Amino acid sequence: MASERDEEGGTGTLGKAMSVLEAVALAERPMRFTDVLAVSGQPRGTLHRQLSHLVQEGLLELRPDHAYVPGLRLLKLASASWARNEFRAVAAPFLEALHRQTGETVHLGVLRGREIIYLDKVESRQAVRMNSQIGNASPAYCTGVGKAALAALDAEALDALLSGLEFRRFTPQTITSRAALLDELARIRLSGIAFDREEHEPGIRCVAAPVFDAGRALVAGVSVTGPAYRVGEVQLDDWAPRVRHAAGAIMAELSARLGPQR
Amino acid sequence: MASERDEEGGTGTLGKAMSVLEAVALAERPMRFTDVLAVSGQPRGTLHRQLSHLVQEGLLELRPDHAYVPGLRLLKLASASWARNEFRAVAAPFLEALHRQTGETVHLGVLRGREIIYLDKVESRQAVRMNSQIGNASPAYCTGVGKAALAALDAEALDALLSGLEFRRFTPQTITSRAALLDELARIRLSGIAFDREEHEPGIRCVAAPVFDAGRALVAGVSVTGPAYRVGEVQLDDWAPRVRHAAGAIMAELSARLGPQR
DNA sequence: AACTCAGTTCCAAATAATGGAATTTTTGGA
DNA sequence: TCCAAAAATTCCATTATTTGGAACTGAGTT
Repeated sequence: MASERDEEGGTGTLGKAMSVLEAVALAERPMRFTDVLAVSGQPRGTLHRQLSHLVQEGLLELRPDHAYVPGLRLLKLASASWARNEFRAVAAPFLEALHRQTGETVHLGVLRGREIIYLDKVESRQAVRMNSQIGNASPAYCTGVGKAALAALDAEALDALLSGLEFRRFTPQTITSRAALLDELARIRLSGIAFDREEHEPGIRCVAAPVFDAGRALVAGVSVTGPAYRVGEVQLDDWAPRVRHAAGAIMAELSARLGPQR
Repeated sequence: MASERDEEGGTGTLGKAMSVLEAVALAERPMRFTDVLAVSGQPRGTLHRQLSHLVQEGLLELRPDHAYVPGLRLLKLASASWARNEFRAVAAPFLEALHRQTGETVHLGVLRGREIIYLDKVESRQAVRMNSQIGNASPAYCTGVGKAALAALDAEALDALLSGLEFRRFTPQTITSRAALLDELARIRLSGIAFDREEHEPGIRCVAAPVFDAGRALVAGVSVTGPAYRVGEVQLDDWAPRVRHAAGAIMAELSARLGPQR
């Protein structure tokens, strides 16, 4: 039994709570009770209690005007998550080197499901702040790091991810078919380099290379990104070897630092 | 009834899950099952299921060597929490102005219970990265922003916070008695300025001013911080009016931007 | 081979979550 | 200011999930 019931948001009570939390936290604007009710599809009473619990736990905040906004406890947890991420720590010096070599923005992103989550970013100008990009998620199929990461997956895992994937067209260049994506991934596997020529955001180009570690079940990517007016084909080709080299160096350091054994 | 039962980690299943999550996420080093068992005080079976759920939800990650580490979903949630925080957004330009005026590190922290949670930080040198400080929590009674925030509380709220508060001595200058803290808060209320002369970390001094908004139930503080060798009494006194001014400007902007009404 | 310790699975009993409907509060229009 | 409609909150018998002691597995040791 229960063949088609369990799909997402499934871990008993916790799963439901998290799915409500995410709905509220990732919404563009503050949501009131009824807004949440509409997207959550849960009965009034149930949802109300779930929200109350989330508020009591400090994961959400209930403003005086009845709007639910993300709570501060999330920040506390995330700073730990970021500061203690070993992969990020290992990669950091290589990202900085890559930034010095290119002068453009460098990203580190890991694959999580069909999304890329940005773990780190090195950028020149701009005041020092938690970058809004860090922690952000983008679809894997239309970003440089995303495609690089997908190319590092084995056939089985890739197939699982791709089944049922819906392609959304972000720009005229976005890849919107499974066949085209598979072609692109084959090309990336051969060259070890993924390009993003304004496929996700108009005016933004990037070069990326895969970083993976089977032993740690880690699939990620590094990239150098810049505005199209500054970054032409020549520039992309010039950066490609440097990005590939950085990716290789990170992988080498990973196995050296975190043990070639276990 | 239920007089001494409910205290912390109390919101049914969610509360227990969060308390386990926090124990793992805020630990210094990765914890294995038995380590968590020791601190959580829960039965084996129960804890095992809770951890499994947290892993399934992506809040924790279970490494191949059986160590639990914070998961990536936390980052995703936190970036939303940070990016969408209206108070932070309103204060940001004033923090930057304060940084330009002083050349030293500027903090914005809000009071949550007995702790100060740092919401933002502006700092000069140092590569651009999510600052480890953001999202960090420190005890309120021994930090500049913390004392400033406490001074903005009314007698009743302050009393509730102080009852049962344990003073930990971080440095020889740390305030370690309720009476001394109340004296200090009275002084802060008069002058509108809180100093931290190496009370929390040796070699670190700071000037802070309270930022609060009764309508929004917001109690916070802004500060300028620097190393003792560069920051003497003269410097502190010189910055004090600027910090107080920035705090005032933030409060004014708050009521202007987010509505003088509700 | 026997032992130990860490991790995992099992299942009847206990507990917390559910959800439909009633109640209270807020909103905004007359 | 008052009233009606909408939104938010509370209630509680039913139902589903969590609980936790104990038994099991398996890797590493003596």
